Amino acid sequence: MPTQPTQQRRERERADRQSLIVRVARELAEAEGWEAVTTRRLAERIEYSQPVLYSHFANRTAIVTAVALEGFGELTATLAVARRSSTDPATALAAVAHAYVDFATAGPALYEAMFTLATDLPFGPESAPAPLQAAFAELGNVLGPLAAGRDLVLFVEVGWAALHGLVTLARGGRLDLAQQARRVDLLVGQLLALPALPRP
Amino acid sequence: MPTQPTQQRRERERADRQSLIVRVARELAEAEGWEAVTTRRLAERIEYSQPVLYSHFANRTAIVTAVALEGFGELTATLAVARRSSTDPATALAAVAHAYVDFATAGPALYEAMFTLATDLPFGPESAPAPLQAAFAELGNVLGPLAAGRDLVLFVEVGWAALHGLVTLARGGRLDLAQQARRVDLLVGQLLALPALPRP
DNA sequence: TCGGATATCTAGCACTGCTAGGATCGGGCT
DNA sequence: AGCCCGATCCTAGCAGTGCTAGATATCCGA
Repeated sequence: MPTQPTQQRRERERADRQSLIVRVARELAEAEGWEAVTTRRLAERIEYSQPVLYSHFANRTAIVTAVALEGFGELTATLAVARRSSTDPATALAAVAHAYVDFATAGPALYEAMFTLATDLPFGPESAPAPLQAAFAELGNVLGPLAAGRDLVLFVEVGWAALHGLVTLARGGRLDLAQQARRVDLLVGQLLALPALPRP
Repeated sequence: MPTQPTQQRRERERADRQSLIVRVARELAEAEGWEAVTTRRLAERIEYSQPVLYSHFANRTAIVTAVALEGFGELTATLAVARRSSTDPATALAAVAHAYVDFATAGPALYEAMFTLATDLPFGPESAPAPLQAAFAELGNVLGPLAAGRDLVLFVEVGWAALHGLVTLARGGRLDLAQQARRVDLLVGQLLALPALPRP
């Protein structure tokens, strides 16, 4: 038997409302910080009552996670564009590194949702959701040609961590934002350098 | 006129109680996480009522900040010991890097207070409190001999950020802890390598 | 022993995430 | 056409949060 058209309409409206919740949560977080994204304020902005939120998401954290997942998709796309901006591996790395930091700076709340909050996302190489694995793979794509004998996974992780550290320290006011581009350049230079021979 | 002995005793008791608050807050955070450090639980453990906390600290954040300041002192001492473990700059750097990561892993809540929470601490090169500047200077001490023409401040900041990134990603489950030592070794190798010539 | 300052607690406010129970509304069947 | 049932939604409330005003107790010095 075919699905009823009214049921189709309801499901569509439901999906619309779900994405509305995610969009409003993200906007509110970007405007006033995640601590301002309370279930009451969120409910008010979507013009529904609080319990409606819980018919879409298990809890507040699940909403943050939904925003984070959106972010992983966008980050992957952004990094892919930067990587393809040059065929020279070194130049491509520089472009990707700057793109990563710029992405985090442009949407601090989004980046926070992805990497600081939303700790319920599985991060293992097997269990992580696809958008997250894709973002990580994009870093591997640009660092792979430069690994030069180093363990690629570890190399990617260290490069990622360095970028992540620059981002988080800058966001908390620990680092002066004006110098951030120079730091990225310095980091890229270090990643391009051939590793010193391991000491015996 | 000399200060009254009873007044001296009271001030001493007050100071004792203040350090008791900080110690209990730290223990509770390390045992159950910072979100479990509520003013009620804290008051209960020190066997006083809630308002007593506010006669010592302006708000909850100030308590976190006090714990963080303790941490900066301890981190500085830990890094100094590691740095003096070898006269070879490269070996000293490796020792300091591992000491940094081990410090964060041993006391995750303490590290979190220092670098993730407690955002009310001024971090500028002038305004930052002394223990914080000392910790930063310790990194400069070990990286200075290796700067080799690079901007020392930027070099230190990038090295610090890389370590900080490894720590925070590992704490959130983003990185496998078992490989952390190898990542630190890889990072140290990259920091020791001479930088590639800047592209024209 | 008493007065007064000092120290402390009780009770409460406005807010948080989350949920149980009742009201309301609309579609499908007789 | 009329009814009924199921889905949808909201009101009201719970336990907990950071923080504070006002009342209470305590202790010291005269």
